[in-house]
Amino acid sequence: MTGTTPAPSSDFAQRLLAWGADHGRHDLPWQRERSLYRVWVSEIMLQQTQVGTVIGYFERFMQRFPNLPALAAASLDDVLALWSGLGYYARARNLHRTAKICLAEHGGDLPRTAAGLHDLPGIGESTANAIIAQALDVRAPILDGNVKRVLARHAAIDGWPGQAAVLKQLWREAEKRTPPDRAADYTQAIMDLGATVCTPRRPACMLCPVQGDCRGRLEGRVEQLPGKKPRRERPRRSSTWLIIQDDQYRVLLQRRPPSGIWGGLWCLPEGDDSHEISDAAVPPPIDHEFTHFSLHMRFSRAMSEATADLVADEQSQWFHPDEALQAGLPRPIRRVVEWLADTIPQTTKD
DNA sequence: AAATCGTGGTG
DNA sequence: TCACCAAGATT
Repeated sequence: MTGTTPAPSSDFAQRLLAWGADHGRHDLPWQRERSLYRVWVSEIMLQQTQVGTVIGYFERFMQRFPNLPALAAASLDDVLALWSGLGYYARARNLHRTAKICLAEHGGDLPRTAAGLHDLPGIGESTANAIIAQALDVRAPILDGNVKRVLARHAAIDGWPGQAAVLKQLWREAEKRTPPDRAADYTQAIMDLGATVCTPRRPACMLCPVQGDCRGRLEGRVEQLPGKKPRRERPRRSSTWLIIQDDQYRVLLQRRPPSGIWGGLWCLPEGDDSHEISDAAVPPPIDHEFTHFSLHMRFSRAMSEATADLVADEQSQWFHPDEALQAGLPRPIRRVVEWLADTIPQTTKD
């Protein structure tokens, strides 16, 4: 073979498959008892989320919603409760919508084709392909963050994958290299390689089964690939959140609108300092970091009489702190409610 | 095309 | 501490 001839894509796949058999992950919860339903839920949970974070959520979700009809029959509140803390809550809303659609239009089953899956809320091209590859062992290229990194390095593709032209090249590589058989094993192997060897920083190239013809490595710029997203500075915002409790220490929570940040979750009402009329203790402020902004959260006490408009809101509800902890709360609000639960006087707790 | 949408791990 | 980023989709 000459130095300018690229290795056959089948060889790339064969080396990954061999590596994956020895070093890949084979005992993840969604790899056991593989069904379309379980693989779908896992793929949605894993979007922009690391494996270690997902495992516990996945197990609890499957316990509560063991199949698609069970999920479709649930309330959105119940689904969000199990998603609470996992983030990107549109995923949970779309999961629920999709379950209902499948029950109404597909006899309670997920479609068994990539196109059919892609039509459903929350399932993009890569996720649709990942589902049929993993659950049905059907050949379908994927392009998640791990694969983008592996391919951008191995093929030395410059530029940030957020750019359409770069993404197109990566898809072409993904398509070209995906082998005709062993779709599930190959998909798992290339993701595992990206997660454990071809890592964003300090990749372990010496352990890599495709290091020999990795163009990024041969050109000495593995860590420069793929190109980084242009960085913008994160705005800092601050807001005040009202703690309104009744004489039983129940706290008033409001369901947030169905879209936007923390959509559909239960939150403290947002207020301002004008509502502050009680000198009861408040929890310490929380600095919460989102991807695109930082939020400084202050808390103040308000009496229900002074906030009749909030109490009367249809989207408002009183919760005992222990009940609230079972609901769909954003992470920082959960911390506040835990603080409230801990500050209830002993005499009222039995 | 560029913004939006969470949270936790990591160096 | 802080930037980066993870089994991305949607608008």
